[in-house]
This record gives sequence, structure tokens and C-alpha cells, in this order.
Amino acid sequence: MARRSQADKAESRRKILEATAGLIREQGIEGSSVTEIMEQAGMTHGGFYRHFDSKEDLVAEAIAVAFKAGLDTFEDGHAGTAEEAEAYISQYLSRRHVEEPAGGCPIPLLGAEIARGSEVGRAALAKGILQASQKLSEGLNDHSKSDALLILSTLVGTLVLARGVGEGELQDEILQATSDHMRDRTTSSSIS
Amino acid sequence: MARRSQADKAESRRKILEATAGLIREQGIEGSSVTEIMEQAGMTHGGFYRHFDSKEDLVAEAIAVAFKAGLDTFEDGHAGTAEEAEAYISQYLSRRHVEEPAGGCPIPLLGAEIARGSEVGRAALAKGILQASQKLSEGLNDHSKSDALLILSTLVGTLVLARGVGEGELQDEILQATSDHMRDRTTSSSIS
DNA sequence: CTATATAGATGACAACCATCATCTTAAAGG
DNA sequence: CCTTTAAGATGATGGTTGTCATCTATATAG
Repeated sequence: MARRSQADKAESRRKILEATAGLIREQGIEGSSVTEIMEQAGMTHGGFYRHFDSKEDLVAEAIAVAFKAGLDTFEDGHAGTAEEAEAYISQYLSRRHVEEPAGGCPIPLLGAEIARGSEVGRAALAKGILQASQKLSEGLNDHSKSDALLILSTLVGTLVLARGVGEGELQDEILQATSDHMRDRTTSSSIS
Repeated sequence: MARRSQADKAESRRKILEATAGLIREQGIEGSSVTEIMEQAGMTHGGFYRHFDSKEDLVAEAIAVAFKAGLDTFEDGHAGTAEEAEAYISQYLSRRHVEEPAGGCPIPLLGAEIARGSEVGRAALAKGILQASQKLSEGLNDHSKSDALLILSTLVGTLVLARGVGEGELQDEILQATSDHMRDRTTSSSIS
């Protein structure tokens, strides 16, 4: 209700970004209003423009935050190894990831909406996709970029389909088909 | 401006559905207003509720229309053959499909938005996904449903990624990686 | 041929949206 | 300690949204 310290401001900014990164993955960008975001961050809508020039800019930064969280999740201390790549894929195809969008990969959730959105948003998405594919390729035997892109495409599409059909037998089949294929890929020594 | 014949009404309804199927693939569901849809259909917003109970219902029907058009596009007279499956995949990964969402597959464009949307919309999406996978499996050597689902996942994810990064080198690499993989799949006799 | 039903136009509605103006109050600078 | 600055609350802005009420004129039923 009054002026806060510089540390408080930084904390507020962090909370706004955190809230946005979660909300847009749950409800989409257009489905998340500035007012709702600020409430989720524990404030009213008034102070928003002390932190960001526009919702557009906020979203672009929040996309980066969402990617960072996702990449960190799959980093359990052993980076660049085959174990990490396998763990990443396994986590990606888990039921938890399918059912809880808020903490998950932004690409299947926001890819389409960002693609037709603002320039800054698209740049943030492109950067995240590039980073994700690079991190994934580090765990492949020949560090193949094209293999990493192919795997990422398959994972992203699988999540879109699985969420699209909703809970049920077909969803299980979709997840199982990709899981099986990824396991075959591993055993045929395509992962180092 | 006045009452029209029953044939005119049917034609109007058809135009509304056609306009919706195109617009929601270009601008998303939330991004397409009833007024804009009706204008695209050559009318004003007033008569809308003579045809549909709600925007929600309209969208659910339009999703089915969008799927039907997409499936018909890849049906060049030879249904259920390996050639058709290959043509489907090739068309799906074409630059034209990447750049022109309006006539293309609804899954990568609307999957996420529909998944968190209304029940009727999700049912229409689930039905379309099931039909697409069934049609695709008809062109596979053992009519494998899981193979069809895997291919569909990969195609959908590839389009999401390609559109997400925008035009450029990375987009080319994404499309090429999946195209190459699909060609290998064919030559190793996985397609009958 | 008359009476009725209705497709579509015009216009209004409350609710929402992103953004801006103003006010309060406490932190930061001197 | 006193002045200035600014974080965040309150409230208003013009615009857009889905939906409904009303009006018109014509297709249809009798």
C-alpha cells in the first residue's frame, strides 16, 4: 500500500514472473489477464507497469522463466550424459507431466499461441527450443542435432496428442507408443 | 435483412462453419470473435444464434469440419495404401503446410487450446485424432495402431516446433530431421 | 390470399480486457 | 531529519467480448 524497498521490488518482480510462467501454461496467454496474474503474485493490478512495459514484454520474459525451470527439472546433477537424456525423456512422457501443465514444458502448451503472437514472444520461444535441443543432443552418442530435434518433435507432439484426447485408453496408447519407441532407440545404442 | 429460404439458411450455416474452421486455425479460438467470424461468412453478428446455441458449440462443430477438410486433402483417390500414407506425411511436412495454417491440420494449432477448453470441443478433437490415426494406420504394413500414433505424434510436434522457431535455418533443420527419419522408415519396409 | 414463423440486421447489455492517472506512504538521498 | 522518489493500491479509461432484445421483411403454412 506504500513504497517498498528495492529488495522487495525485486522479489515482487520475481513473483510476477513466477505466477505468469505458471498461469500461462495452465490457461494460455490470452486466458491469463494481468489482474489475475497480479493476484496470483499476491498484489493488485495497479503496480504492474512499475515492473513491465506491457503484458507482451512480461510474457516474453515469463516464457524464458518457464523454459529455465523445465530444463533445471531434468538436470539432476549429471548433465550431458545418456542417463540424463533418458531421464529427461522418461519425465517428459510421465503421467505427471501430462496432467500438470503448470510446471511442465512450455512448447506443447504455448507453441501455437506464441507462434502467431508477438515478435518478442516468438524470439523467447525459439531460444528455448534451441536450448532444449542442444541440451538433449549432449546426451546422444554422436551429439547429433538432427536426432535431438527429431526426439524433441516426437515428445512435443506426444504431449499435445495425449492432452488433446484426455484421460482414457487412447491417451495410454499414445504415451505407450512413444515410450516404447524411445526405449528401442536406447537399446539400439543410439544413446551413448 | 429479412427472412431467407431454408436452403439459404443451410448455406449460411455452412459458410459460418467454413469461416470458423479457417479463422480459428489462423488466430486461435479465443482470438476469433463471433463478430469477425460472421463478417468472414458474409453476414453481421445478429443472426448467429439462429444457427448455434453458443460459440462453444460452433467451435466444436468447426473442429470436425477442419478435420474433415484435412483428411480429404490427403485423400487423392487411393485410400489405405502405402502411397497415400507417404503422400500424407510428405504433405504434412511441406513448407506450404507450415506457412498456411488455415487449411492445415488442426492438432498442432488448436490441440493445446482445445485441451483446456470445453467438453464438446475436447470430444471433437479426440474424435479427429482417433480418425487421423486410424486412416494413417491403414497405410502401414501391419496396420499398427501404435506406429500410426507414433508417426502422428512426430508430425504434430514437428509442425509445432517449425512454426514456433519461425522461418530460418533452424526451421529447415527441424523439418529435414523429421523428413529424413520418415524416409528411412519407409525404405526399411515399415510401410507396406 | 392471409396469417404466422423466422433469417438476418441493428443495437444494446454487462462483463471483461490492457493500460493509464492519481493517491498514499515509506524507503532512499542529502 | 527533511526532502524527494517511487512501489503498490484504488479507480477510471476506451475497447472488445459473448449474448440477448428488437425490428424488418419474406418464406412458408393454412
